[in-house]
Amino acid sequence: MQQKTQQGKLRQKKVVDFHAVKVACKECSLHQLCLPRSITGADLEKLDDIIERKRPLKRNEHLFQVGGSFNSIYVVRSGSLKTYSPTVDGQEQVTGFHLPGELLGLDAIGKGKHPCAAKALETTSVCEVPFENLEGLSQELPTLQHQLLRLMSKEIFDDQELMLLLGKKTAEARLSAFLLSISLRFKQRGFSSAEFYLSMSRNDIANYLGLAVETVSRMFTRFQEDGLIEAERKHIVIKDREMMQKIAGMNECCEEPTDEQSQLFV
Amino acid sequence: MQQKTQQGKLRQKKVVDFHAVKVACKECSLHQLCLPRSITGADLEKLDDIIERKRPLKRNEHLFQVGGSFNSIYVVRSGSLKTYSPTVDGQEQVTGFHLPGELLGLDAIGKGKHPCAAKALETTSVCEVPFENLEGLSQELPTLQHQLLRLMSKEIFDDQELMLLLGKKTAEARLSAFLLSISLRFKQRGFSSAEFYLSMSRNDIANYLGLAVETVSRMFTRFQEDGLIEAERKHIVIKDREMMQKIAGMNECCEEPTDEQSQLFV
DNA sequence: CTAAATAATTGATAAATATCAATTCTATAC
DNA sequence: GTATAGAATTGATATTTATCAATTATTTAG
Repeated sequence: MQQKTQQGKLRQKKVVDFHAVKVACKECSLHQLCLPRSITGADLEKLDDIIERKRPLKRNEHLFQVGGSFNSIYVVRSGSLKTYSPTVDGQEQVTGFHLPGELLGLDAIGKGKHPCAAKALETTSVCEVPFENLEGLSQELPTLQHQLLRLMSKEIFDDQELMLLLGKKTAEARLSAFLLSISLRFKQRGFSSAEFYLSMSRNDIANYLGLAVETVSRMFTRFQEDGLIEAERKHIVIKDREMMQKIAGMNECCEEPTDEQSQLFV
Repeated sequence: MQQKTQQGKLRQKKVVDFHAVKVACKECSLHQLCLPRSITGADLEKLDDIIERKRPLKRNEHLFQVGGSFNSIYVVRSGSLKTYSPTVDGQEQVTGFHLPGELLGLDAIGKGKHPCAAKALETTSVCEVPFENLEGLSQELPTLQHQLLRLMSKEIFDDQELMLLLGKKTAEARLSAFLLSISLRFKQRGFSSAEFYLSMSRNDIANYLGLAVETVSRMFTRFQEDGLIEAERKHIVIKDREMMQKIAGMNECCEEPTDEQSQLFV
């Protein structure tokens, strides 16, 4: 028990790679998931020039607040964040979790204001990409424009996947699909897809999935009893992925892309 | 009763404006909602040149199918469509409704394939915008690139609004928010926001909102009993918008934009 | 215009999830 | 290290919504 907690702490430390903060796009391990994809040489340096690397955020620090004016989009380098919106009844509604390589702020371009707030779930570093500069550079570099449009399209696609989830399913389907989604995203970033640490609380998960915390907790318990997962607090091991996919009621869209698919059509 | 049905039919006819089908972007009433926004003169003609106006779709005809290869994005000129995805259990899950001025296909850019199908809910005409040409032209015209990014951002924003809805609320909150959303979208297109016809079935609404048809039907009945709406089949009159907003648990993001806001930052 | 098919409504019951309450576990501050 | 606050779990109950079944209304096809 004590040991597992130790593991958790060790891993949290490993995630924060302060050396990486100053690394150029060229060297960045997220290169393939990020805007620089398919840009090279002098063009890559132009992009590199407009990107600002901010000091890491501590846990619970905000990257931006609701209603804050939109100037930049952000890419997570390490750590993770949640985005959330206030609701009338003074509650907050979690709208997303953001892992390394994922973008934040794309929903703010239209109105010029952030419709949601972003808060770090752990020590987290991000790259800031001033949007005006990015637009300007995209004007010069067709492949950058294309990649930007692709990433925005992916965001739309991912949101619709989630809508499928929230719209229809039972509590167990929602949680199962959530865990598989996190697993897949870790895998795409070069981490294990079978074993990982959740940086968000059960409360955040419940809120995100539109369930009560108690229900989420009970589902974790049930999944363990049924041998689908091992869960020790935030440490999760996927034991029976196939069954979880069945429970999640997944269609082929949600499954892991083959190498072919993941290359897309750059 | 007979009369109301008549009204319904008349309105359906009015929506289909065959003359409009050949009209250039310059003349199109959706100009301000669409890609041509903030483009004029020779540039507008360039855009106009790449846009194809397709023959109107009949009710239940498909604009594109799931898995179909992505070549173009589409703008609804008149009529309406639903998009939907197949689920494992052979059902379909409705992912969106698309009214005049709204775009379809943005979720397909990333993978190059349509993750959902689009089917006309009534006689419907669309503009087809070949995506390669649009990308090329956006490369030339900064304001077009900007508008394209804005529209994609709006799509992301709208999807997240819906997620807020599906994630948390009760059946009555969902239906109320749905009706208010449709109302607002009609208003933005110059139609009445207090009285309109729903082109989709109760089944589609229920599916979209993640509820059983029976539940939706009961909610319509309850809303009428409580004097919130008048509903005669597909004909809806909003009687107490304020109360509906309360029930929907809306935050300021969902409300009608002021003139200021609706100008955005073009 | 009539018959058949489809869509919508209504009622009764079952199932799922939220809520309330209490307890245990974990992390944090001193 | 201990005390305290916060997070997670578990149980009992209430509420909501889905499901099943039947009826009515509307649209479509001939």
